Amino acid sequence: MFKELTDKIQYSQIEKEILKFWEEQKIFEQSISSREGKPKFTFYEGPPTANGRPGIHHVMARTLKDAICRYKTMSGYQVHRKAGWDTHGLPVEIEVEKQIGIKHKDDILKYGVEKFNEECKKSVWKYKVDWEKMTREMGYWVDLEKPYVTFQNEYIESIWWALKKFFDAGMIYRGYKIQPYCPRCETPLSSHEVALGYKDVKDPSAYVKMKLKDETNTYFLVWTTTPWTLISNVALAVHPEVEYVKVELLKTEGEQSTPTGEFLILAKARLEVLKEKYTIIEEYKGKQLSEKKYERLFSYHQTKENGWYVVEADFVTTADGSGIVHMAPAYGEDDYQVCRKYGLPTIHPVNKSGEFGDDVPEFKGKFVKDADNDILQNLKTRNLLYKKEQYLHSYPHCWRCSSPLLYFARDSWYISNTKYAQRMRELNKQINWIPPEVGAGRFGNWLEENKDWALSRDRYWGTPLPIWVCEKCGKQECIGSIKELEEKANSKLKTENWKLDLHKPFVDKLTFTCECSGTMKRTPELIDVWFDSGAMPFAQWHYPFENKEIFENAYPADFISEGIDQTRGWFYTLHAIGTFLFDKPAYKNVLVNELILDKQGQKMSKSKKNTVDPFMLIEKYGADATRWYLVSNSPVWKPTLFDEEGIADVQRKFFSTLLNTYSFFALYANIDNFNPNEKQIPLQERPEIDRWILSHLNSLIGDYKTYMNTYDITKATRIVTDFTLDLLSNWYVRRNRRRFWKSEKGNDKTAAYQTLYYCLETITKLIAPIAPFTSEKVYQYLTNGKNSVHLTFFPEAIATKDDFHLQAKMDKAIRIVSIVRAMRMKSNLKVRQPLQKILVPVLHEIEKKSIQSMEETILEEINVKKIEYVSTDSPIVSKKAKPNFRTLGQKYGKKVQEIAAKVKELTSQEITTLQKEGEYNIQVNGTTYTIIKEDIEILHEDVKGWLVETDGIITVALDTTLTTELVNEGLAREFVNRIQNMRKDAGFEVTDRIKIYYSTTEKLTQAIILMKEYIAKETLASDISNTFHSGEFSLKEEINGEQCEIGIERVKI
RNA sequence: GGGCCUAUAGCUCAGUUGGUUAGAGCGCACGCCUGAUAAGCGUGAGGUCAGUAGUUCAAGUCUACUUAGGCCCA
Repeated sequence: MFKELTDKIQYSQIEKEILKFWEEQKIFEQSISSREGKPKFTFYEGPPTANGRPGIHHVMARTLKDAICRYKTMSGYQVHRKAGWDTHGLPVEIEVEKQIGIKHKDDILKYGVEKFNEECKKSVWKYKVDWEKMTREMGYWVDLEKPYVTFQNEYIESIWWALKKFFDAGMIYRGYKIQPYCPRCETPLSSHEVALGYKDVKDPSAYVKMKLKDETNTYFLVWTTTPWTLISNVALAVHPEVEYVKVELLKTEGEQSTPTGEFLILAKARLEVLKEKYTIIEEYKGKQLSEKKYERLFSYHQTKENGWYVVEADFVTTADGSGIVHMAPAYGEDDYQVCRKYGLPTIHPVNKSGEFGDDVPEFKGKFVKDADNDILQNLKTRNLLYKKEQYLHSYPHCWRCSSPLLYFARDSWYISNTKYAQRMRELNKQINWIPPEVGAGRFGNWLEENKDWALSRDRYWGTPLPIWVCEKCGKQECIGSIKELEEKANSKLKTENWKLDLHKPFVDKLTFTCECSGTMKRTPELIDVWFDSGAMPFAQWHYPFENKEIFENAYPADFISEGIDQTRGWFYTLHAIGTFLFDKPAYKNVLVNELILDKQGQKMSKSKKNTVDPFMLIEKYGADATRWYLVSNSPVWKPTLFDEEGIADVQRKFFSTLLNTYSFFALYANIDNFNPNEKQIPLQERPEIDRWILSHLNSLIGDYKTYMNTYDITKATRIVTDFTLDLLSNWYVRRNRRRFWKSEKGNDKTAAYQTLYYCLETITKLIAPIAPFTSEKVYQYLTNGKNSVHLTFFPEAIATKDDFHLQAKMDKAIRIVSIVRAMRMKSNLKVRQPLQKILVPVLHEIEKKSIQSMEETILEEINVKKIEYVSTDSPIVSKKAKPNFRTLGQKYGKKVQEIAAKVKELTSQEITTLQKEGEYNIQVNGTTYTIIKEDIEILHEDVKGWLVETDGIITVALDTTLTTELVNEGLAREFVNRIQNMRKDAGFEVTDRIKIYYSTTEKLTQAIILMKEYIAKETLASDISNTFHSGEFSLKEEINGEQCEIGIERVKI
């Protein structure tokens, strides 16, 4: 028996049942174990942080991951899926700070790092329950039992192993990182915090003169909005390709301008900043200025390194300033990077409160911003200030105390990514990015501008940087495993009662003796959490300490998928670490999904209160509808405008149509005891319409796989939807209802069942990756059992020779039907009123045959008795030719318009000649052109004496004559229609036999008597009596204007 | 300031290598059908394909610029 769906479908209820089934039967586990020995498809799960509530965008990302993994499983791959959790980092610390009421970072020391980290460890799991609930309810299959967790000792140990590799290769060094810093709170701010506090402020904008060493009375004109950084100036930067000029300033008195003998150098495009007249003396490209020396403005500091010369930098622009940029590497990221490249010194005379220190006696104790004017005054007295203005710009302020932030150099550890950036770029070319522009554009660009990775963080909760530094001689040593650490720090371990925890503060207690007899202590920093997640390919397996083989067989990943925000995050760190350690990309295919915006296209945020709760959606519409909506609505790599209505639509249109189709099948399959396992009727013995739908189904399977193989899930869902709604439900099922409900059995009926069954079964499989629940349910209904669709394999697409012709034929039939419907509409002739015939002009015998083979379908659909054909050569058909620009344009180029105009004017007769002879000569402006068959398309416009309609390709003429017979038949149909409605209203079974009693006008009575046999057959009536009797159910009706009283009752057999 | 993406019906989206009537769904109006029925079908209204210039016999499609929006970076 097939389960009949009688009640309204409760999608979320079905999903709960399926979840139970999956868990009891361990279907997920089986979907992996049943593929043992099959080729592997490797997937990496990007670890989410479980200290935030999951949102709708997580459902999106996880749907994509799940869909691809399920698809590959059903395609015969073995797909392991290990869950992961990202557990370290600042967000966790901030959450805990809030929780225990800490305002300053230093308070953590007072609170106790051990206690604090203990809290962090707990806090990480704050929303774990929500995450697991979401993962489960949305049907995301991933192994939550054995996840990798970044705070585990084993995970950290693998990271240490990797860091040691970097360290031993000389890829880790100490440098400065320029960070936004609040001098009042005395703490650096994260970029997220900086974004909170931009304000428009006025700052001094000064043009300063810096004297060239080798040229007399010649100065570089330099612009700055932070005069206090001039004390730390070490170089000037120019753009190598920008035009610069040397000008002599002129003194103007009245009309007279005289040279002053003072020369300035600046960008040609910025000459407008000069306040007096000038003469251009010399022009050069920026690169010609390179390495020219100039005199220092301030000489408070002695340095080992050389400085104070011109360097080249691409970031210099001529949008404002003078085109010459002053470099203070301690106070600007760009400055720092460039200066590092040139080996320039770093001068940092400012203390942690933002005041100048002892080494700058003149401004000692002054807050740097307050010193701006003093410094400019100093320069002015030395005649080194060219001019001073006010400059309005947007500048970051502390979101807590609104002090202006300073950009400060802080000690930091770096990884020298730039040393192998070229290799990263090469390997990137091997990665298949979906969409490609993210890989070539956003990611490629990032790699082009690659900078060294600032690895360290001055925080508490994270993976400690495993570098120990000797207090005495400064020697650095990197520890690459727990064993190594324990051996080194052996004596200490025993006394400290060491419990294995690689976090602060425990690791910091472990010290050991240097070769020089000094004490080696760990450098206090942690590493960037992005290194944690980027290390997951090997760290999730505790490689190389364990699972060597597993890791080696699972690198690189075949597939990863995350949001676009991961481009410079996880996608980058995976690539950077993978390239260095294994000289391979970490992933072969990466599917990037864009943001989910609200209905208005606004970004979703908690503050705007426009977020959507995924749990509510799943409960209300079911996970499947939500998943299907998210991937089918718009390509996943474009921003999705989220509209809840859309989910309701998907459910109503797609899912209920599919279930409705199944439900139709089940109803009749049960009546007929259809057994799907009985012998299949050979394809060539099935009716044309069966072969037609199966041929479409085959195309669908092939296209679906093509799309899924190229990760275009959106297109895959769309073609499945189109097939299910338009072809299967609205045409195949509708057209074939009669075959299912007719009482006699036989090959035709069996073929119908087998065809529909196969369509349903196949669709069920195709939707399984995206709609795993509904798919599972329908599959179980169909197979009447406890098998899971997720353990099955996709069917092969087998194209047959006549596929194309079949599809084209049916397409033509559907066109004819729709033309006739339009004509009936216009002539006010109901479909229930039978008509005598239609006339179709055909080009040749082949076209005629092809329509003839569809005749039955067409006639039934439009309720017409027969189709007649007329040759287009017949004088009653008038023809028009439509020029084919594709062929004509190629042949005649510019002449095409004139020729086309002539072609449109061709008469029926001329076209007939062309058709017969294969070519026809036309004259245009005295030139003869030969038009061949391919150059035109023939349209039939009219058939003399008939009601005619055309859609441009097919023309149909309709005979609207109504004979008495036709009218009677029409009345009988109306009568049948009323009886059928009554049967249903009375609640009779589809198979019940009935008796009909009626009384009506003479006209209708005649019609009923004449059509008695037909009526009886249609309504399963054993008797039709023209004396009224109310029976079990009765009513009064008007049928085409005739009053009528009808009663029906069931007959007991 | 730089990079990438987007702009087609009231809304959400299709639109193949350029080819002459730019499509679908939803919504709206009207009608139809009905033993799949809390479905279904048809017809209609609704488009300067963001703008400008160019390439071409021919541009929604290719190029440049402009405008607006989005994301990322500075």
